[in-house]
Amino acid sequence: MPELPEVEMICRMLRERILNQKVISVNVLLPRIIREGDLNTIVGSVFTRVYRQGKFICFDLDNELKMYAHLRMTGTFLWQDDLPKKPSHVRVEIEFEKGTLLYRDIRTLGGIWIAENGKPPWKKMGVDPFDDEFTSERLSEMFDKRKIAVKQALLDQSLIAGLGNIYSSEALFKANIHPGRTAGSLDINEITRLRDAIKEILTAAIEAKGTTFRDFQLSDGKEGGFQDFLSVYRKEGLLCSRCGTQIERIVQAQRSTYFCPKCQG
DNA sequence: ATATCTGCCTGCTCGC
DNA sequence: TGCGAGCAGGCAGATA
Repeated sequence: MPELPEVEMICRMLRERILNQKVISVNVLLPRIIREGDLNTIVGSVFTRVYRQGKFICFDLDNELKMYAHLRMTGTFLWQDDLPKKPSHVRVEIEFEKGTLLYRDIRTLGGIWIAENGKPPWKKMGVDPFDDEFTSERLSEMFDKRKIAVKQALLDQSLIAGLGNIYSSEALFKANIHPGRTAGSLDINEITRLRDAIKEILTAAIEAKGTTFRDFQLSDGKEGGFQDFLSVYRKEGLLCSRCGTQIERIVQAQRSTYFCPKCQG
């Protein structure tokens, strides 16, 4: 499940592969992946910039068009020439002058938007954890009086952009905060710990080229390495690396949360 | 305004 | 061996 580090890795690959190249042709194998606009309209355009907004990938073209992509659970971009053979579940192909970009998505929850007016597909984008604005003061304002669990607050993309289920659990463990605490109940010391933990976890995950759990793979088909450094995610019943207590799993908002009941008590 | 619930999707794992 | 149930979960949209 691509979260900020995985999306960041894909952005870096895309910059290496498709910048300043003209689109020769497109092939939409599954039409509903194109959520808005017509992919054919990008033929002949040159991609001039690729960047990330939360978990969205944003593409600037050399005209009025903008393209956006969200990978959701199982989406990814692959550079065909880097692969030994063509993968399954390819939903969209974009042929460039120097090769072909594949959009692969097993569960087809992801999507691509072509915006003629440049308008992004998201409603409200929260602060990016690597932005200077991501301070403990800002986090404190976001959480103030909020009654939702802090784990759920971390997943709210209109507050903080880029965290998903894996890194939310990991950050709370690193900050020694119980995931069930209400967001509004955290004091400034806890908020500062959490803010620092989020940045540290995401930085380490990017260094390890992301977490591969089931589906995620890098542009060349290789796997990320951060799954080897996870402390709690998917480790129910295993012993906490810090204190030896069994890791527990709870369900919050229909999603699994993993934590150490002693360290995060 | 905030909080909660549902539907979207496919592949894998588990129990019978 | 086959098969259905349960699960993985990000997000939009609906509802409370």
